[in-house]
Amino acid sequence: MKYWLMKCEPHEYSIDDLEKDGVEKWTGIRNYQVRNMFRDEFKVGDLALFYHSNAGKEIGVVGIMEVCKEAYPDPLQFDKKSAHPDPKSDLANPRWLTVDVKFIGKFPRTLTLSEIKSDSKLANLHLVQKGNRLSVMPLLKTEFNYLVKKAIK
DNA sequence: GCCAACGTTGGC
DNA sequence: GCCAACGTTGGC
Repeated sequence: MKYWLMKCEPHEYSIDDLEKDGVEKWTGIRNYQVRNMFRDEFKVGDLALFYHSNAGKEIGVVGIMEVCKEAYPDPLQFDKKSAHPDPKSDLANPRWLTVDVKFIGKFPRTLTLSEIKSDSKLANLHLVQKGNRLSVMPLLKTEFNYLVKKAIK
């Protein structure tokens, strides 16, 4: 079982939206590294932290979700009216994948990026390493547990 | 809105 | 395969 951190801009889709929806697909990934993680590493039962990016003062980790369906083609790549169409993707051989995630819980507060940055125990997180722009990244089990503990404290 | 740091594209 | 130009991410 693996652990992940997944970023989304809350004005596009937030933890509250996921709480309402229960289950939703994580669409719009147009980065090959993330696509490959979806394809090769994401398994049903994996846990992921929901991270709000580009959110002013509320940038940070906001809740927990669970992977509940493994990788399948992202329908938005074939939808010209969507925010993420890819005219070069082929129906017979889709370029981009999505996974389904299920709402597990929302933290009572946002564990902010600045808190994470100022915690020396978290200096190894991909999240705070220079130049990392991946919107989905793996976490160690210890990192996942530490972040959750810190968020609910 | 700015811009640093990446990733992608495409001509050669 | 190189690399310039362009696009994207995401914190500030």
